[in-house]
Amino acid sequence: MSEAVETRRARIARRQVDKFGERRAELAAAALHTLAELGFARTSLREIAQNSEFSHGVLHYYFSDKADLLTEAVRQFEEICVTRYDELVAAATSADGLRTGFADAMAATLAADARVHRLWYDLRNQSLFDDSFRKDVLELDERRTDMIWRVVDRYAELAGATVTVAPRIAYAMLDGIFEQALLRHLCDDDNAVRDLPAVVANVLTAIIAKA
Amino acid sequence: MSEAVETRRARIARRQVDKFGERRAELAAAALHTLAELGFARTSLREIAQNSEFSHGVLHYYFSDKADLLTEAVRQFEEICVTRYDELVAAATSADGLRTGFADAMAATLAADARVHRLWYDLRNQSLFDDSFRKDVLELDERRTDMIWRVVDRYAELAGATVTVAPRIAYAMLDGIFEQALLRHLCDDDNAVRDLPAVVANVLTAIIAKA
Amino acid sequence: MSEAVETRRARIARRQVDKFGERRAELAAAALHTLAELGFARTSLREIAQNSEFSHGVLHYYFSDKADLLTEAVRQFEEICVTRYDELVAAATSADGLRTGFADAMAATLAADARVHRLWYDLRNQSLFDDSFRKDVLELDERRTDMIWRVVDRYAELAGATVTVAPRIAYAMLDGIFEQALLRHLCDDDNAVRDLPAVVANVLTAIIAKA
Amino acid sequence: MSEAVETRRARIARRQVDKFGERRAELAAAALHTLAELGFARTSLREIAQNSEFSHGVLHYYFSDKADLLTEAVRQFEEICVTRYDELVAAATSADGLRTGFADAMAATLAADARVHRLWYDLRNQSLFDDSFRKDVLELDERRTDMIWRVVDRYAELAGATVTVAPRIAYAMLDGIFEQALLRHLCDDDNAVRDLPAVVANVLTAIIAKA
DNA sequence: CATGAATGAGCCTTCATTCAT
DNA sequence: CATGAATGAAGGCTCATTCAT
Repeated sequence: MSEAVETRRARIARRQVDKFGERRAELAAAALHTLAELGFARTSLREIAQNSEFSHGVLHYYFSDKADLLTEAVRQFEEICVTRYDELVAAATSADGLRTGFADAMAATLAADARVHRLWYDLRNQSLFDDSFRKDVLELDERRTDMIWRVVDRYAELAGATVTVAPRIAYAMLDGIFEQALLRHLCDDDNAVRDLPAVVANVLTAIIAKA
Repeated sequence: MSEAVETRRARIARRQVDKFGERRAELAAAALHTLAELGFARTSLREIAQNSEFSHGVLHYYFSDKADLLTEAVRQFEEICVTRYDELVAAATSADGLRTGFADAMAATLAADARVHRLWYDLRNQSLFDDSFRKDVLELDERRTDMIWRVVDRYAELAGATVTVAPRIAYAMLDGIFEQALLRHLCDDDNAVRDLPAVVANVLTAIIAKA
Repeated sequence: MSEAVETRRARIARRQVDKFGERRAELAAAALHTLAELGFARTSLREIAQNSEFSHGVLHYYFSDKADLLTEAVRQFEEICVTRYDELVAAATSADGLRTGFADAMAATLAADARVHRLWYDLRNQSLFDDSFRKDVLELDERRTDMIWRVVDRYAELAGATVTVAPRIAYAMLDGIFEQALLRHLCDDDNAVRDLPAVVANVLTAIIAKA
Repeated sequence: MSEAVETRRARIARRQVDKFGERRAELAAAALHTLAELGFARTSLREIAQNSEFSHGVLHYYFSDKADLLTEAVRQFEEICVTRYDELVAAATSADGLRTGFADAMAATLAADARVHRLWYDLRNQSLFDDSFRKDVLELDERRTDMIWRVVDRYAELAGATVTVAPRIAYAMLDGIFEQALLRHLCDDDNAVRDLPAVVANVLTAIIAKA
């Protein structure tokens, strides 16, 4: 087999993979809305297909099963989320500014993306009962932890202080805060979004100490 | 119709109601185990019935639907949980003692009751998607908030300090911590139970300030 | 619990079991025709249900799965078959008479029950590929072996001779003969039924030897 | 149009046909393994394609349907099988030698080719339910009959005896024996292979008679 | 009251087949 | 010729729910 052929085959194979991945992403994106609306358990693949321009057969063609689709959908959403605050961190010039910016951003995504956020919690909840989800959930949780830590760590630095809790603790606390706010927001409690900034600021203040 | 008869009827009716309630409690208790094992979505009424000494027909008689049963089951469990730390609070004589006792108790129930705790989170997760669970979840969350506050508030008092966060924040933070620990514990991470006391103590310390 | 109650419960339980078994038998009998017409692989439970007076749900209620239904159906048919020749054996007064009677009876069932016989071979064929069928197939094959041996053994006795092959060999040979005849009969070869008696008689003669 | 062109076209056409046939053979050979492993009903064209170096689209190009492929695959295998014992017959110098050689060869192929043998029985079983297989099955069975007859006939000749059963009967009997042995062998019964030689010898002895 | 037989909608998944590239 | 993306019918199975006993 000549080198030229080898190369050509490899190029085709790569392109295939890309196309496959693109289609997966496309389908996952299409599935995201339906999943976020009904939750994993109540959403059928047929329903997802009907809300998209594809047949339900194609979902099975691109995903090994329903769980695979859910994971991919959430992963895709989180892919964007976990860098959500990075610009804030990069642009921050004062502790107060970062704290406020971060707190406001959290409230903003709570208001804007509530339905998709609950899908993440749905996935994590599945993992409490089903082994097969755990690997992905743990991985995503780690990335979320890092995301939060980048904020908290920089915040302390700007404040000339140190964080008094470990990254995982900081994440767990803020995640707990967000989850509660999400619940209240979905229960049509308008205070949820309004109060969140102050609460988050409160937490940030509580977990640093002047050096 | 004589008064005596009226009274007797009422007595019977009351007894009936009591019996009805007792039966519900009995069935909910029997369901708890199966629900905790499989989660709400994966548990069928048949499965619950098979793991109990009842027929599945009777479940439909005493509960309007699956959701009704789940709520009753978790409510029953929480009835115990929401007072879990009260004795600790009553017996505490020092801040350090309460902090350690509370942290250890949390780790203990994490290890002992993991499967039922995840059922609570499952219920709360359901409520993110399903209206019908929300009222109960909100109520339970409030009682859990109170429970946590009794600990935190007393801890600060013993330490001659004040809590720097509101009750709901304290609860949300500690619940976030516990949820993470539960996930890791269910993932067979032995560190989850071992590390929890220190983490909880860390959080408690972080949210009080000397007066 | 009083003895009376115990007894009553046991009686009810037994009656339940009987009713359950009866329904299974009823459903298996109803399924037999459809299965015999299309074969295991091509027959869907829905189709079976449609050809009966039941819903397809009830099939799942009484049978753990499709294989269970097939096995039960065949087993029920064979239950009758394996005694098919016993009256002949009991009534036989001469070797020639038994031989002729047996050979004719085989041809008769070939003509009358061809479609159901092929279902037995279908089941046995499944067992070549699927473990889960093997236990039942082996058991049924053993009973068929015994059935044949009762004939062959008695035939030799009446002829004042001994059988020169073991029971299993006698069965395997005659089964091979029958299977071939069945194939030809189903291929609309009229000779199949007509020739079978002579062939069977031929085989019987070949496997005994004067003492 | 010149003769030369005509000829050239014909040559190309012939070559095409050959290539077509070759390709079919190649694909059938690749399919054989998967079919033998899973059986006709459980094997999908996708599975066959995945276990080969071909796409599943090409299977549809070269075969009209699954049945066509199965028949081609088994026919290919049988091409070898139907002459399996011919060398034995040609080389045989004594009745005992041929009998032993044949019996041993049968046991050997039972042990070595069990999975492909069951595919043959699977095909024959299909033909009990499906017309479309019958022509091929009948033809193959005839060739198998001839193959067995060449052995049996020669064996009788060497023994100075005559066969007491017709060719078809001899084949049906030995095939029944082999089918039973195959079942037991696939059930992990080690005796199946070990006992077969004696059984086959037994049968051969039983169906000849000194002239 | 309690049972469990029966229903049938709905789910996930498989697969032969078609067809644009 | 060959590929593999896409389709959609069909299948086995689950399950909440109904209802006669």
